Amino acid sequence: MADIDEAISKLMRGVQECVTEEELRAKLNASQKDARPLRVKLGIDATGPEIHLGFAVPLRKLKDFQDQGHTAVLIVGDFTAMIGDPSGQSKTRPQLTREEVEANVARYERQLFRILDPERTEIRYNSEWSEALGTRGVLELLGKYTVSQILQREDFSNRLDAGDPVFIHELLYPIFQGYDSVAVKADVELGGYDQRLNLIVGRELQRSFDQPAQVIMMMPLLEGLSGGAKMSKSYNNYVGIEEPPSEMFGKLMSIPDDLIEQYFELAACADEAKLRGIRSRLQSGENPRDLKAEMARMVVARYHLEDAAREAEQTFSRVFSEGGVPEEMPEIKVASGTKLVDVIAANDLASSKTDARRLIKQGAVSLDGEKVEDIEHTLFLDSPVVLKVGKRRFAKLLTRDPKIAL
RNA sequence: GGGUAGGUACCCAAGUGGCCAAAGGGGGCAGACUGUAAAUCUGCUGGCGAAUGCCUUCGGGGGUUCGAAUCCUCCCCUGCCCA
Repeated sequence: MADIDEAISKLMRGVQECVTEEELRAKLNASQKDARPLRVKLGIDATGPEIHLGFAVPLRKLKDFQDQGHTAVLIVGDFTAMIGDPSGQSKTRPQLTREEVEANVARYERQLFRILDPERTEIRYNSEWSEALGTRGVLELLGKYTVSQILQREDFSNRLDAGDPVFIHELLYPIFQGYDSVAVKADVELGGYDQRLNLIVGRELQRSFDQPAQVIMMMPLLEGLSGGAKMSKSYNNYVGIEEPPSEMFGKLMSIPDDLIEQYFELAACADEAKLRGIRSRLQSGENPRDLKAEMARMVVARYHLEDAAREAEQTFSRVFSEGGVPEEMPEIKVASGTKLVDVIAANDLASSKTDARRLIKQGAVSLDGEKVEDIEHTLFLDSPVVLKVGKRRFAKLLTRDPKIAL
């Protein structure tokens, strides 16, 4: 049974909490004996089309299971997305339309398979069984859980205490998510630590449907780029796994120093030895910037190529440390006589012309390194010019009309 | 069903007839400083305009008034208490 021990230690690596390890062992044993892969569930809330580094944490754990021959069962929460997961939320989430959910799901798969093995992956939509429940089925399901069980959740009770509205459909979210486990007969369910109650509901519902309860494994939450809150689309503090290398690198460099270790562990997947090294280097007073760069390089290399990571780093140091410009940037063709503010606003370098004027007034706009002072600045280009707006937004301006006499 | 307190910009929140595009805080953006970060300081933070200016915005619709976030009226929504 030595290989089971090894399997477990691999699977338990980086897990914040597992309920329970003994059950996991039993399931692994049974799986081996009957040559039946475990069904490992992970839910996706398709409220946005992008997978970010935070969600990649449980996804990678799922891959660990796949590597041992088990089946990944991904639940696209197209039904529950219409409720909106209230986990950790301080307010009611907007409900998505069917069309929005479908559009998001379409973009998901390609991203998933950057991490997962498609051969051992099953993707299911929870509308498949949730909608089939019917009113009668829903009532039966709801009869298995009590209000106070659900209200144990801190986010609900906080909102209640604060006098904020909590809608009934929100209370049902954990139950529907738990029912997914019943529907797909999950052996194991993964999730972030904030999913704890939802995962436990799954266990209990399976029991009441006379199924063996799933083992649940919770992964630590990766903090967002500015620290504090967890990485999440709704806080816009995330790095998408499909972002271009230099974008990724830049975002990763902007994290506060005290997240360095966490990012090494959860985003760059450094092993224990590496982490020890990082800790001692931090203590020894090594410039945290260099450690961050190392972390960023590791992360970029994970989702792109090694070369791309190196290149991203070079671009970064050229742009920031040396005040230079990146090698590649979007090109914008402008006709002579166009106002600079129009160019800025029309190309998303600022949110409006008024905003563009504000930026110019603040000295945030330059052309080929020359600060622009005049908010009325009009462009007459005879050669390409590099436009810089703020710290990180660049564009190359080209003439639209081939020859313009001065 | 009755009572009562509310609905203000990205969020919280002040404002109860003109001085309100709307205090303050948070967040965000920009500048300085740095290590690119944090902290700190400064500025900006509805849109269009070069600008005196104009347009849109205080839950929604009507109305009163020279003038409404503020008053009246109807409607919608939320909290709390009672039933």
